[in-house]
Amino acid sequence: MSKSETKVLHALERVGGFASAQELHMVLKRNQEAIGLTTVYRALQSLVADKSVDLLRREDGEAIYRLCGDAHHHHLVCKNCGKTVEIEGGVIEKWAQKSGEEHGFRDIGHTAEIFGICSDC
Amino acid sequence: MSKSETKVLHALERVGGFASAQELHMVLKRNQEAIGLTTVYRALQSLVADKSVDLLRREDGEAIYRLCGDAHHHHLVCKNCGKTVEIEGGVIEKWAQKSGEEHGFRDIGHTAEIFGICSDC
DNA sequence: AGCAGAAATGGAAATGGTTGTCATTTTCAA
DNA sequence: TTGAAAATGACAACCATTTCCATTTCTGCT
Ligand SMILES: [Zn+2]
Ligand SMILES: [Zn+2]
Ligand SMILES: [Zn+2]
Ligand SMILES: [Zn+2]
Repeated sequence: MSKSETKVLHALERVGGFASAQELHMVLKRNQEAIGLTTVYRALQSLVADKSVDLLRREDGEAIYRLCGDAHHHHLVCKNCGKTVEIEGGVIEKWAQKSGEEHGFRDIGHTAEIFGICSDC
Repeated sequence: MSKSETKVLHALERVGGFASAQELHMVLKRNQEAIGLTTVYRALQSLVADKSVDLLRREDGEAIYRLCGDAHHHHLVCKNCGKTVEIEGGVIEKWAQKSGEEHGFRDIGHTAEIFGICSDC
């Protein structure tokens, strides 16, 4: 784990939910542990590759990142405040695999996210 | 329906699956009905607003579009050629609703797509 | 048909997130 | 210590998408 990856992990912890690379860069700046924006992107890349961080996309396509457990899971996200709950997706895994196989696809993957308004909002 | 929207719809019909704005622009060029790239983007915007066209994102965040029915459905998409099958998601609807309710969320929506390589690729 | 205003069009320039380049700095084992 | 390898970061390059704006096309009216 490089020094910059550690810093980015701290920023992700402080943020809690999903945040973009540039937002994380600003968080780090405010916290006297600034690192280069390029380095933030590089750190996020390897954290995602290590499956320490989840990557998904905002509606405009911008990448957002979140600190997550290693096990495969999905998210329930509040559209208002960003509060996020990790969700088990056993049903989804089967549905995706079965649907793909039925149509002769291979190397099957999937995405599935739930969004709504949480009880605090 | 403007002239350019009609042309883009034709291109989407010919393509069948998901394609990016730039790919559709090239398709139109090859077919002697070229229009400006800017106009392709504009046409796609209003077609998506009208819900005549579905929009999703490739892994790198690039937007891809497809002519779709109005009924709610999900997709099985070939990452290589864009070939697409519409998939019933009854299981998913229940999973999303139930998971959201269990955590006290309301106004619950979801996304779910399957990706893979089709038998022709 | 003739005309004015509105809408559509498209090329060029701007935008903005992300990645590539490369010189410099840091790390670390021998 | 010392030299190779990895990490870092400023800057430039990239590329999908949007904005700008001048020109063209459409539409309703006389
Ligand atoms: Zn909330
Ligand atoms: Zn899953
Ligand atoms: Zn295919
Ligand atoms: Zn559904």
